[in-house]
Amino acid sequence: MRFTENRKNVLNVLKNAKRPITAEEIDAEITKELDLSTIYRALNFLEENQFISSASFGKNIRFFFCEDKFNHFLYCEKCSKIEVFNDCFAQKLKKKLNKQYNFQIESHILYFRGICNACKQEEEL
Amino acid sequence: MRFTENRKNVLNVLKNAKRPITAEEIDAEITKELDLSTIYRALNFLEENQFISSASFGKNIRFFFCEDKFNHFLYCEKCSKIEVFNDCFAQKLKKKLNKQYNFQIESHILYFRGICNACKQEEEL
DNA sequence: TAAGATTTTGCGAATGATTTGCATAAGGAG
DNA sequence: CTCCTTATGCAAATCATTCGCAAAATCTTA
Repeated sequence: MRFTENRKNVLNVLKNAKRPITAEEIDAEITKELDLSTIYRALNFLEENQFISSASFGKNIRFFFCEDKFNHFLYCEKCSKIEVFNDCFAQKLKKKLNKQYNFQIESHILYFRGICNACKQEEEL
Repeated sequence: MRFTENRKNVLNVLKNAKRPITAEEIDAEITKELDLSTIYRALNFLEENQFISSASFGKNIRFFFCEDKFNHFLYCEKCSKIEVFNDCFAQKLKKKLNKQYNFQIESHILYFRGICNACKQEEEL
């Protein structure tokens, strides 16, 4: 298991991202031309080793992200963009669930689905 | 927009499911032989009209579910099974987010990732 | 209840994101 | 430097999901 330049680059892109992004967006961010398969392999590597996570909601758009940065999403159903917010109370619940279900919790995602401000305004025209 | 027999069947399977399930599991549940494309069309129909939702985490396994029943998951990374729990405090946060981000929230999912009890015991052998 | 219009279905083929096989290149150990 | 292991690029394969089209089902309204 080697932490190669490519893998570091992919991770850095995710660390610097302002919101969860797709594999292609990651590819576009990286200056050095990388094959998409290499990017996917890096992403799988990073996810297996718990550096990053991925998820998709409704539409089949898979978003990758660093969980320590973003685990609270506002996902717009219209434009498929993701906003991020910070408040969270899930930590409290975590301990309880650990005991109650005997489930070893690694991390969490709190995800709200709806229509974002921009799309709402567009609708009103 | 017709609420056909097929669509009702798909919805019923999801209403009766004990946890979020995949398109193929739905197919297997339905007695009448339905083409998978029909099932997917039904699922899309139901999702567009807000009867159901879908999401996937990490691995590309898309789970469908009735949001009013299941929106709190414990997802096992090893066996990819989903358990469901009930406690939630996200409702409180909802109003706050609605105002703060001017984001019209339709629903939410709170998702915990980790290792389930069964898999943990297996690991210990 | 028949005729026409509209929507849904099954089937097979297409799509698109992700994965894989394989030969080559790069990195680490001694 | 040499050997061994792991990572990469490329092209081809895979898999879930979608699409096009003709046939079937449903709804309208006369």
